[in-house]
Amino acid sequence: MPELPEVETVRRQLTTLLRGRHVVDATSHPSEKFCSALEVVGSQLIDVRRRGKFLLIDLDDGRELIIHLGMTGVLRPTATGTLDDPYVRARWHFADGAGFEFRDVRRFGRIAVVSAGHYTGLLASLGPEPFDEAFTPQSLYEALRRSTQAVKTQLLGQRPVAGLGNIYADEALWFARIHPARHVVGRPAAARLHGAIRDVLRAGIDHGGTTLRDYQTVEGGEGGHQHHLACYGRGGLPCERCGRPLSRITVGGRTTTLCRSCQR
DNA sequence: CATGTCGCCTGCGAGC
DNA sequence: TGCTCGCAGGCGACAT
Repeated sequence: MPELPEVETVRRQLTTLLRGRHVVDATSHPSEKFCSALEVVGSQLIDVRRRGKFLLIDLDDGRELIIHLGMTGVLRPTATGTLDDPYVRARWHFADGAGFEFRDVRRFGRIAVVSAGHYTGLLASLGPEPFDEAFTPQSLYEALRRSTQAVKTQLLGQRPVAGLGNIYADEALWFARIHPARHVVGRPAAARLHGAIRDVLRAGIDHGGTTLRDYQTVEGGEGGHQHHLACYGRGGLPCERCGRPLSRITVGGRTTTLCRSCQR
């Protein structure tokens, strides 16, 4: 489940692979989620950027190719001479025969082409980038105060800050000692959460992302952050802070792990 | 506008 | 062994 650290890891590797390349041909799965891939034919790929969990690939003609990896999306160079992979949803070819492809078993991912900056939906209303100076303890405090939803639900909604998913939301709330179902977050707690969000995302990026099931890098490797998780997926195991077993609950319909003792 | 619910997808592991 | 079922879960569409 690619979240910001995974998408950022992919972005960095993809940049090397794509920058300056000309797309001369493309194929795609017939679903309208993926068929926009064909619109890139004839364009040059200038740069790969990221906003939240979205990859934004600048084209030379004033457009952008937007790719969301969804749950199981993988971007990788197209290997020559391999058997047909039924889960490849889009494939882009360069003039020299190389290319790259989007593999997405569960088809939760999405591909779009828009004129530069003309975003719609979630991408248009995303909260600040976590490492941008616009993301501050104060901005987080004010964003969380605007809604009465549980703090974790708000974080997953991408408005207080962009890029968190279930894994890093649980991690950040554990480090900040905030109960995920809490509805009111005061200034001190918001400041702790702000720091924790940056810390867990930074660690995730430094480890190349978290590979639990499907996530893999452009180079076909795994991330390393799964060996550093303090909370997510550790229900029943002892809390690294207090030693009591971590609990599993549901918040906003999402499986959530927390320490009932440390997180209030 | 804010919030809640549903549907999208498929592989995997538990249980019978 | 072979089957069913629940689960993983980000996000868009839609209803209230």
